[in-house]
Amino acid sequence: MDAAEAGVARLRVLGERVTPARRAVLRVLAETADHLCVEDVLARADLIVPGLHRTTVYRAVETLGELGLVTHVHPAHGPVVYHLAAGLTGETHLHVRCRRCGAIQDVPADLLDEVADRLARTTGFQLQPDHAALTGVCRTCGDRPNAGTGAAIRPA
Amino acid sequence: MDAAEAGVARLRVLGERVTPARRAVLRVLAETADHLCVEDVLARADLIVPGLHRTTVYRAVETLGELGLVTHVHPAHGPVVYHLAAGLTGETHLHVRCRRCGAIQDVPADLLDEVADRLARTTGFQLQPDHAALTGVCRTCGDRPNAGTGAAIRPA
DNA sequence: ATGAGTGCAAAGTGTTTGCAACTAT
DNA sequence: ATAGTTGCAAACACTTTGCACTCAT
Repeated sequence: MDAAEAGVARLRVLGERVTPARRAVLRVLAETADHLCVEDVLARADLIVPGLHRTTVYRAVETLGELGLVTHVHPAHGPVVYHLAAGLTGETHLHVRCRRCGAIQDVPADLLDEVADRLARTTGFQLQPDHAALTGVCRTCGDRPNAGTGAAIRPA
Repeated sequence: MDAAEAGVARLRVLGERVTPARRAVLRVLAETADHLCVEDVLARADLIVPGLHRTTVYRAVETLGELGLVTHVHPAHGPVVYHLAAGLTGETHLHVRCRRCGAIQDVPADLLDEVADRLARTTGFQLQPDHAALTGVCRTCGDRPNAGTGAAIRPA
């Protein structure tokens, strides 16, 4: 059983409705390791469920999110991106986003563990390290210092 | 000489124009320790320069940003927020944002130093830790677990 | 005087909402 | 049968852009 099927099964267990739209969103997210924004999900899911509406995708990812099947990340710029939750993929990671090229990269899940500890002890703030991307400049863009001319996706 | 004046002086040195709008934006940012969004800056700057236009504030913070006088932070939700750059205030910090109440809190500038080091060594990614807020739940909101009912500014 | 800055209107993203029609249970 | 989902249109929040006018230099 692949991750999409597992998601559908989970919907059933939870007594939630299994609709073509939700199936399609799960399948799309299961078929890629990338982080997709609603627009991306729509483009791919529309191939499975032609005529699928953008609003429906927004609502599907929201519901699936509340049910713990899908996770979203806020990059510093541009639309929120989604992927399957760790419960379905068995994999966790954090995110960094390049200010120059806009690419989102996965980084080890434990990267901020110490920081989270320190924050909790000193300020009582409970860090959720995977919810927002860290930002900076990726190796590729950093290697050509005079970059930013033309190739950028969503510069910041 | 306060920070706003210092900013104006810096504009002169750089051969940039000193306009009422830019002056007002600098003054507003100098007069608070908070992080203000364009709307906030406009509301306060409009008291100094009545009729000031929202677009002008957007352009002022952009220019002042490019000149290194103003810094901006991307919270996970809502509008970008601005404050005077470290060069003018002599103070640096990072930001964390509460998912429940939306409040932005300052945290020590060196919080992510080790993480930045590790990232640079392992992936070549150059972290800019102050550019995006970390997210989680603040002490106040964490202390009342059944929160989220009514008081939230911009929940996430 | 001249070029940078401003105001305004308009458009551009990304996202949410209200409501009638539909469908999974 | 009926409550939850969907499609659509419209609104929303935030930001950018084009253009004519003004003002700091």
